[in-house]
Amino acid sequence: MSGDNTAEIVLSLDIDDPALADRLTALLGNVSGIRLAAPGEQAAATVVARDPRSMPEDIALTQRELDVLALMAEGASNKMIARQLGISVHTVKFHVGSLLDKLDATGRTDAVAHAARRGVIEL
Amino acid sequence: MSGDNTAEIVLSLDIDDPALADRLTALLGNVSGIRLAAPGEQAAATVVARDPRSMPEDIALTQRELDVLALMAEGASNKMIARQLGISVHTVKFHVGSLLDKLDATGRTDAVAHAARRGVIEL
DNA sequence: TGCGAAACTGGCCGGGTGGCCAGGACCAGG
DNA sequence: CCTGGTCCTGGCCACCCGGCCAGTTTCGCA
Repeated sequence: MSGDNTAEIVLSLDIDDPALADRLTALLGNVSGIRLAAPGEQAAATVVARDPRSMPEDIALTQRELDVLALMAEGASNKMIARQLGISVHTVKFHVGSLLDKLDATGRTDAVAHAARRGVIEL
Repeated sequence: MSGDNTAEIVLSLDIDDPALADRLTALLGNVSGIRLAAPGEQAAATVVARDPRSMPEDIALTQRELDVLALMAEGASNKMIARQLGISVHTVKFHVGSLLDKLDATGRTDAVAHAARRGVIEL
């Protein structure tokens, strides 16, 4: 190990809500063993809280659409997706079409990006 | 406000390193005003620390490749990228080809996914 | 019992994509 | 001076993609 195991753990904050950020700063600042990171300092861990108001609701995707979406995110072609799921290429295109609709995407790349942004899939 | 401002802040942990997770659990568990989330419980904030060993180094992309990559992530076609950057479609395909190489991707969708995973771009 | 939603399949086709070939211009370093 | 890297362009071509048309089955719900 390179670090003394009694060393302080450096934490950085990444909080949208200013009030919550203040409270956490005050609370964590007094904990021995923990130190808040200076601006730009490399931290061992980060406390994050994204504003929940910015994701109104998740989109209603069918199970099959989620299957197709997951494989799309892996870079699979329609043919590969078809083989993987044991269905025809036409059916894959059908589901991809629905996905493009529901995600307002202009193509599969855009669809994956939108889905990732909305937390529908994890990259 | 809907919450009492003296209420405990619920924190969840998402730490790769088991040793660090243990230390944080011990330290944060004794802080009044903060409570650690039960498994599956909705938390006000999350403490994250991704394993740094899993990202050895970032990939060397040229400026032009980054330009193309950013537009790809927006779902732009080669033609749209060409117009946007004021270059020919052939040149765009050239850069896309380099991107596929450097990111070990099999297609533009895969390239965007890989780039996002490695933090090269932000979705 | 009918009716819609979801899943699945087919054909067709214009345009997009990616791989291959070839070339030229510019600039820093050996 | 010559080599190598980056950026740029062109043509060619097989394949893929997405949108359009059409149809089937199965399921739950009214």
